[in-house]
Amino acid sequence: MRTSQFPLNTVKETPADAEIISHQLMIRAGLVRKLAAGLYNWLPLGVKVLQKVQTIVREEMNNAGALEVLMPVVQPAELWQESGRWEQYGAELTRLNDRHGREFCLGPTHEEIITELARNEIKSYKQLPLNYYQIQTKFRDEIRPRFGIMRSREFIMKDAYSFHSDEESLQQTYDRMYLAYNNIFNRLGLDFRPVLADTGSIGGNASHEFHVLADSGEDAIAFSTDSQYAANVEKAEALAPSEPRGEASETLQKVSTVGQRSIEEISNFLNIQPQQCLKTLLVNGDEDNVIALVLRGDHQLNEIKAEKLAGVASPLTLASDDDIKRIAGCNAGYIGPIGLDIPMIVDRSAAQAANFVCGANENDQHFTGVNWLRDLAEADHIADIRQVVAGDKSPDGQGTLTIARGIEVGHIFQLGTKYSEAMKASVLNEQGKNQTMTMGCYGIGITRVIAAAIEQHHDDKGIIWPAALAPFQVALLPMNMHKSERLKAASETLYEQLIEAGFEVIFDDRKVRPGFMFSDMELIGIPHRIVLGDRGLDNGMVEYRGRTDTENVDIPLQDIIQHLKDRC
RNA sequence: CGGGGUGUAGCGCAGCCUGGUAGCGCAACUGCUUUGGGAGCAGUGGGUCGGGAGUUCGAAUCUCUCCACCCCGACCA
Repeated sequence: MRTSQFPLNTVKETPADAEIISHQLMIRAGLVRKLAAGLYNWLPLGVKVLQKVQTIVREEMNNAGALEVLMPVVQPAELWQESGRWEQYGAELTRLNDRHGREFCLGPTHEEIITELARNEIKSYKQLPLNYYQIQTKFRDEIRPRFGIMRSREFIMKDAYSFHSDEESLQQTYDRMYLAYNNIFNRLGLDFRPVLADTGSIGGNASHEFHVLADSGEDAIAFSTDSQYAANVEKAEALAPSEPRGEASETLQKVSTVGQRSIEEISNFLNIQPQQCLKTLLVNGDEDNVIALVLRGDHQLNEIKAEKLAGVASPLTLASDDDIKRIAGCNAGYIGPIGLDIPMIVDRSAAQAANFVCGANENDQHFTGVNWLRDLAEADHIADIRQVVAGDKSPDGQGTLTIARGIEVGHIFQLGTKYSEAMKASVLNEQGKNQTMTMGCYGIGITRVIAAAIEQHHDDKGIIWPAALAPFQVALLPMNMHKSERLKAASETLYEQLIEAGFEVIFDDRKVRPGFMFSDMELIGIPHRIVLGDRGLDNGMVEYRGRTDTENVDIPLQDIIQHLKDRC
């Protein structure tokens, strides 16, 4: 492609409404343009990247035995009524009527449609298993679309649905999809983790989310240094400390801590580590009472874990200041477990603490050298209520946990019979009896993958495409070609040769200054750059520079194609 | 939906408080010069100041109202 025929539409200034780096770069590099909230036009350069992703996904899905289908975006209400989701789904499901007043919706997903298709097309167990997939536009009227392509209302998704006569077959396909997803994200050149996911209300046996690791990710993920264990931080279990509790060597003392309220202030004031403190949080119980939660000073409460415990109100809410004063006799900041006469849930780590510091239930007073059993009753309700932190033991007993942020780009799920039962999708089994099919579903956010890739691969100059995603592999930049016939001839020849050799080349034949070309090509993230200049041609040389290189390398003109082949 | 904020040229912004000729930078277009890291000079075009209503002799500016968009919370690929 020539830039004279393939406009790059780059912009120098960062758009004001783009918050995260991928959104800014996708607009600056001319991949997308916003049409309305959560709706984007894809420009030619963006479409090239989209197609790269789609091609890889298609190849791996086909390799895994899945069959491509294509289902409508507009879906009849009847099917959603059959599955019960017409009522369940809220405003996120966009509903509309046709000219006859019949009800339809814009598909946020396609379980209903595929189940309808399968129950008509699949009659016998002999046809199973079967795995259908499509690459199709979805529409979800998100409460708050944000982060550009990352969470838009309209987006492109690869969704697959498998049908089986038994659980074993489902597990086989699930495992195959798990592998295919690993292949896909590996080929895309992304640093990712398959993460154990909650099967939630839909049920089923297993579910994994695939997360691309990036600091801007919306989810925090804990994974083991030594094993395959990985889970959303919200779900990751914090094990009890393995080492025994320390000796009660210090004596109990009440100390004045005027004005020192937070754990940070207390530990600075007393010159101790935060983990030597215990903090006591008062939360509302589920029957108009108040419950104390005790955690180590360096740990954070995991609200999701806490609100699942019996007695704790869900959703979790903190006790009011009035209740705190009435029950503890002091302000928040000086609450402690000693002498508190309400139900108390103690975190596993806090229960192992010895010689700790805690509030004295008296303003401006703390206890030091506190020990369970000696100074207050041994905790009778110990539970896991904290957020895991980096360095914790992995719940599977192997290695320690590392915490990273992730962007969910894929999700595989054993659905079971939720839809097939509601919609009566059955086959005849070997006994000639009707049998409900078991289902799995497998999604990849195609458009989100692109944003995630940019979040993970960029620098201050722009995008750094992984090889598989780059819209062009090679940028061919002649310096002031319009002034030199010799340079023009050499550039045109090399351009032809590169195409002949199978490279996707962007040939910058614009009459612009060199710096302009460099900046554009770096912004749009082309992995390999060849610069041709009169100076180099005198010696039969061209310059090569990879996108992340800091130095140019002179390469003889006749060797450049081989040089590129070695690097691609 | 709750809370906060912004709408002025394609993009980024000033002007608004204190009403009186609509501005700056970038981009675009023309010409000349320049040409190895987003050039310089000169010139040109481009605006119902988000929409509507009101106050006023006069509204980008004050008032009311509607709309759009962005940010923080509950959802998800």
